[in-house]
Amino acid sequence: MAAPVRVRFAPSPTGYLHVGGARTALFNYLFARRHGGVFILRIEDTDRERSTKEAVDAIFEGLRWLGLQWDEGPDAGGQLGPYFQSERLALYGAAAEKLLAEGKAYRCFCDPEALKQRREAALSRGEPPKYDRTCYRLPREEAAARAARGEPHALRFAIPEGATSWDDCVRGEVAFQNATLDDLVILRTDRHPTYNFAAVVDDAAMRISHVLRGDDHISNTPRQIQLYRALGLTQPLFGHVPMILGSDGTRLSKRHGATSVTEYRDQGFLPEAMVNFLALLGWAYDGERELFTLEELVQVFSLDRISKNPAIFNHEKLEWMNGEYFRALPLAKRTDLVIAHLRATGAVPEGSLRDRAFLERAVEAVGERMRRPQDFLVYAAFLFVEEVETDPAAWAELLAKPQAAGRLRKLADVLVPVEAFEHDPVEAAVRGLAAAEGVKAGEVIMPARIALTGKKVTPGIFDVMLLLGRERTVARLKRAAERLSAASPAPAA
RNA sequence: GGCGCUAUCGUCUAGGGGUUAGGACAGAUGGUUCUCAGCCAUCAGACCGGGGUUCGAAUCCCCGUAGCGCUACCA
Repeated sequence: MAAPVRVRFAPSPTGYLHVGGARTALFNYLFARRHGGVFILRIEDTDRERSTKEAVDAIFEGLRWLGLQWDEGPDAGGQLGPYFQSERLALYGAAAEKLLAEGKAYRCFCDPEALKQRREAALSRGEPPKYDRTCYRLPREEAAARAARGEPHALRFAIPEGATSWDDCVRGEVAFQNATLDDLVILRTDRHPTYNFAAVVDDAAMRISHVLRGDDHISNTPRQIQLYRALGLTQPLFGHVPMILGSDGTRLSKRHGATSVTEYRDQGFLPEAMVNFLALLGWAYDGERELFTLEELVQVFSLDRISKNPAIFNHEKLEWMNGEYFRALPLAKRTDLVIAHLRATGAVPEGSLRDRAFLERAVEAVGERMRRPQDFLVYAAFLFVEEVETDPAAWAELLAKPQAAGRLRKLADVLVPVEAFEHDPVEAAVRGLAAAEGVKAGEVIMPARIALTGKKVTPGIFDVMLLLGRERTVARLKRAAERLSAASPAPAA
C-alpha cells in the first residue's frame, strides 16, 4: 500500500507570493486533492533578517485569493506543527547534534567573511568555489574544546563520497557526483538551521510523501538526500517543475512586470483565470482543452503531464483567458467588480456609484468589450463627465466631414420629439434621418458617437444614447455642432 | 569555470520509429455590424545542428550548440 499523499508548499516569507511560487503551490494542491491527500503550508522563516510578518500575510492572502486552501499549516492547525520553522528550532538543533555526535557533521570555525573572499577568489581564477574542509581536518577534541570555550562556529555536514541519484517525478533519473557537492552548513553560528537542513528535518517530520518544487532546487536535492540518509530518515519522492521565465527567457522578475499574484488581482484578473493560466504553464491536459476550473483541474491533474521545459509567462494569453472568465460572469457580478474597481481607484465621483441599476445597464452596454473591470472606463468614461474630452483624432474626423455639424443638429432635432426615449424608437429616428439624408446610417452614427463620447470606439450608439438620456444626448449633439461650426468657419463666400 | 536541467510554430503546448506534425494565445484575411470588442470562417507559422541505430528518425542513442538554473552561515 502506498504511503498517503502529503505534500507541502514551503515559501520563505521574504516578499510577496510570486507567480512561480503560486504555480508550485497550485501543483501541490492539485496533486493532493487528486489523490485524496493533504496539502500543507509551511513557512520557512529561518532567515530572520529577511523574513517579515507582512510577507507571511501576503502569502496567506495570495493563496486564499487563488482558492488554494491548505489542510495543515498556520491557521489550519494539524498534528505535526508548528508550521513556522522559526518555532521548530529545537528540532533542528537535536538533529544537528545527532549528526555531530555520529561524526557526520563537524564544527566549522571559519570566518564567513574570509570564506566569502576565498570563494570569490576561486571563482575569479576559474576554479570551483568549494569549501576546502579546513575544519573537517580539525581533531574532534580540539574542535570540542574551542566550542566549549565559546568560540563561535557553525555546523557543517560532511558529504559522503560516491554519487547521489533519484527518480524524479517529472524528469526521471537525475544523478550527481558527490564530489561536486561541498560540505554545507546545516546550523549557522546563530544556531539557526539553513534551508537544506530545515527542509529535510521538517519534510521527514511532517511525513511529506512528495516534494514538488521549482527546478531551481534541483541541485539541492542530492544534498538533501544525503541528509536523509545520514539522519536515517525516509526520503520522499522528488519532482522538479520547470521555472517560469519572463518574455526575454530569463527568470521572471519585477523587470518583466507584475510578479506577485496580488498585483494581478489588483489589475483586475480573476482568480479562476489566474489558476487556469498558471496550470497551463508547464502542464497540459491533452494539448486541446485549455479551460479548466480549479475543481476540474483536480479531476484531471497528473504529474506525468508536467512539462520539462521552462515556460515563458505570456501576458496576452492571461488577458485572453481572463476575458473568457470575465465575460462568463453574470451581469450582477461583473457590475460588482466594476464598482469595486471604480471605488478603489477613485476614478469617478463617489456619487456616480450610487445608482446601481444605471451602472448595471452601463456594464451591460460595454458587454463583451471588457476583459477586466479596468476596461470599463475605456468605453464608458463619457458617462461620468459633464463635458466630454474629445480625442484629437476623432475630432479631426468630424472636422473632415463638412456635413457633420448639420447632421448633428438634425439628429438632435429628430430625437427631441421621440415619444419614448427607448432603443427601438431612437433607432428608428436615427435611421430615419439617415434615410432622409440619403446616406448610410453610419454617416449619422459615427459623428454622433464622437459628439456624445469623444471617442471613435464605444458601446453601441443606441446604448450610448439611452445611457446618457435624451437631455444629455441632445445637449451634447448641439454642443458638438456649435464647436464644429466655430472650428471650421463657413467657407469664404 | 564546475555541476545539473532543457530543446516542436513568436509564445504555451499535443504527439511521437512511417502523421497533411494537432490545439490555444498572438498575427493576417474575410464575414456579421453603427465603431470596437465578441462570434464565425480562412490563412500563415515549428520538430536547434551534426553524427549514429534503422528499410525508415522530428521521435531512440551520442556529440555539439544554445538557453536556463545552482554553485551562500538566502530560500
